[in-house]
Amino acid sequence: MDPTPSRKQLTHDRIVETAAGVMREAGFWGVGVADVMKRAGLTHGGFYAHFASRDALLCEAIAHAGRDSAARLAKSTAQRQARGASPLRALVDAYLSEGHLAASTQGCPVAALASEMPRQSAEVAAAATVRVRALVDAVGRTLPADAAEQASVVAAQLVGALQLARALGDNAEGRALLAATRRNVLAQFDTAPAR
Amino acid sequence: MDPTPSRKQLTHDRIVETAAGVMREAGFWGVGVADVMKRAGLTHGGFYAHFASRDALLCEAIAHAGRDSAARLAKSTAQRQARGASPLRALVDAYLSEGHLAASTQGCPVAALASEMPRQSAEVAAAATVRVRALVDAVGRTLPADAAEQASVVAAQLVGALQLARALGDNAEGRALLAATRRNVLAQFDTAPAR
DNA sequence: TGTACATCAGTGAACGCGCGTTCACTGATGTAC
DNA sequence: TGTACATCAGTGAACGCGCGTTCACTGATGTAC
Repeated sequence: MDPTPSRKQLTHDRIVETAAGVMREAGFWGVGVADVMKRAGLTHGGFYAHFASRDALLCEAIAHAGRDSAARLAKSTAQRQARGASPLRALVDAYLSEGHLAASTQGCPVAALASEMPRQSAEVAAAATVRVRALVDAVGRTLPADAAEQASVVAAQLVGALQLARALGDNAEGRALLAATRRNVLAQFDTAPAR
Repeated sequence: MDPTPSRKQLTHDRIVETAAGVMREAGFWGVGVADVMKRAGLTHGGFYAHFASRDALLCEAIAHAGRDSAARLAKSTAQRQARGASPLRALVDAYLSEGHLAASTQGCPVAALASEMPRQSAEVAAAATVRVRALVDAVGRTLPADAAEQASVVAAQLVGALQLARALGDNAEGRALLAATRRNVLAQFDTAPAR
C-alpha cells in the first residue's frame, strides 16, 4: 500500500506483530504492555504514542494474527493442491497438521484463543468475531457448493480438534485425534476420490 | 462419603464450588483469591488454611467443575433418553442445547477453558487433561461399539461448536451452528432411526 | 552549503492499583476434670 | 453441671511485586532561510 512507511509506522507494525505472536502463545491475558515493548526492542513508555490503550493493541494484534495465519494457511494449502489434493483436503491437512499443532505462536488465533474470546471487552470480542467469520469463510470456499452452509460446522470441528489435541499434550494421543478428524471431515465432505 | 463433614470441610467445599463457577465464567485468569473468598462469604486471609496456593485451588476447582458438569449432563441426557432418544442423540442434544450455550458458568469446563489449558502450570494442565479425557469417555459410552475410537473426534466437534457459537455471540448465528452440528453428528453416528 | 530552530519518536522515572501471600491475632468450639 | 484451658477456623492489616498508564525530558530528524 504505502511504498515508504514512516519510521513510526514501521515501529507500530513491529509492536503489533510482536503482540500477535505473544497473544497466540500466552493468551489475551499474557499480552503485557511492558513485555511486548521489550520484545519489540523498545521501552514501555513509548507505548501510548502508538495505541490509545492495551485493548487497542489487542484489537490490532488479533486482526494481524488472523491475516498472518490465513496467509500461511493459504500458502500451505496451495502447495498441497499443487501436489494434487482437492481444495478441502488441502485445507484440512494443513490446518490439522502436526506443524500447526506445535506452532501455536504462528497458528490460527481462533484455535489459540476461542474460549477466551467471549470474556474480552466489547471491542476486542468484536475483533475476535471477525476472525471467526474469516475462518468459516475460508472453509466455505473449499466446500462443494451444496455443502456451503456446513462451513461453520467444519470450522468448529477443525478448531475443536486442534484445541483438544493441544490440551491432551503434544503427544501420540493428540496426533491421533488430528488424524482421525482429518479422515472424518474428508469422508463426509470431500467429493474428490480418496487417494 | 463422609456422613458428617467438619465445618472446615464444608467451607473448603464452598470455596471450591465458588471457584469452579468463577473459573468457567471468567477463565483461569479470572479466578482471584480475594474475589473467590469474598463470594464464598469469607475474608481472603483464611485462604491458605485451605489451600497451599492459588494453583492448588485451580486444580480442585476444575475437577469439581468437570464432575458438576458431567452430573448435569448425565441428568439431562437421562431425561431425553426417557423420552425415547438414543443415548447419542440425548447426549448431543443436551451438550449442544441453547441452555448450555448460555450457561457457561454451570457448563462443561472443557468448552469454557480449552484454549487456556495448555498455558497453565503443569499441575493445573494435568487436572485439565483429566477432564478432557472424561468428556471423551462420556461421548464414547454413547457411540455404537464399532465407532468407539471416534469418541475424541465427536468430543472435539461438540467442544468446537459450543466455543465458536459463544465466540460469535449468543445470537441466531450461534444457535444455527449448534443445530447444524447436532444434525451433522447424528447423521454420521446415530444408528437409531431419525425421528 | 551551513546554521537555527521546530518537530517528532522514543526514554525512563513515577503513579495508583490489585494481585498472591504471610502472619499476629480474635472469638468460637470442644475437651478435661 | 460448671469452670479452665487448648484447639481451631476465620479475620484483617501488611508485604512485595508487576500491571496499565502518565509525563517531563532527550536526542535525532527534517525544514527554513
